[in-house]
Amino acid sequence: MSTENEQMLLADIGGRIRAIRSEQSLNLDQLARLTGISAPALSLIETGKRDARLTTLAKIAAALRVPLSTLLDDALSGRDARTKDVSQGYDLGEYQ
Amino acid sequence: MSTENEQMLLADIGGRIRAIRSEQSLNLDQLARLTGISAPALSLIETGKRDARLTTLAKIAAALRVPLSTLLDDALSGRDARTKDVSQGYDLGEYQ
DNA sequence: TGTCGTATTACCTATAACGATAAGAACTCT
DNA sequence: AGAGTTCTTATCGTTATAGGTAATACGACA
Repeated sequence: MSTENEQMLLADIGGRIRAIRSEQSLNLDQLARLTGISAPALSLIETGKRDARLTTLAKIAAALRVPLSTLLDDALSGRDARTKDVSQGYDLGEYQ
Repeated sequence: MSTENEQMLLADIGGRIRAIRSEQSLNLDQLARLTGISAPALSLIETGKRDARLTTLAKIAAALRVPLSTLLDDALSGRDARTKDVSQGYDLGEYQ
C-alpha cells in the first residue's frame, strides 16, 4: 500500500477528529485530559502525522462521545470496495 | 480507560475481521499476501492480542474489500455515546 | 510591540507494533 | 500413527507510537 494513500487516510481522519473537537469547543489540552493522550500526540494525529493505534482512536471517540465508525466514516479505505478495484494491488489470482 | 475495555474492543474487532475473512474463504497466508501483513501479525490482531495501527486496519479492510467502518461498526467504543455516560471517567466538569 | 491562548515541533525514554522465522498446537484426512 | 492444512506462540531486530517536557510558531487583541 502506497505511503501516499496512507497519508491521505491519516490526514482525512485527523481532520475529522479536529472538526468534531472544534464543534464541541474543546482545545487540545482539554481533549488530552479527557483521553489521557498528551496534547502533542493529539496534534500529530489530527494533522495526519501519526498512525495511531486502535485503542488510541477509541479513547478519542469515547471522549468526543461519537461512535468509532464515525471517525473513520468512509475515509478512503475500502472506498469503491464493492464496485471495482481497490486501486490496484490486491488480486487474488496472483497467489491462490 | 480500563485495559479491560480495550481488550474487549480488540477482541470484538478481531473477531469481525476473522468472520469476514472466513466468509471469503481466505486463510491467514492468503490475507497476509494481500495485505503485506505477516500471518502471525494477523493472527494476533484477529485474536485481540494486538493493538493494530490505523493504516494496518485500513490494509485489512482494503484486502477484504469492505469499508473501514464496517470493521469497527459499533464496537464498544462510543456506544451509548449520545445517550448517557461513557462508562464513567470522562467528565468535563472536573477539568474545564 | 507585548501578551494571552492555542497549536506545532523537537527532543527524550519506554513500550509496542510489525516482519521474519521457527516451532508448536489443533484438526482433519487416509 | 503419519501427513497435510491451518492457526498460534515465541523470539529477535527494526521501527514507530505515546507520554513528558520544553521550545517554538501563529493567531488575535489591547
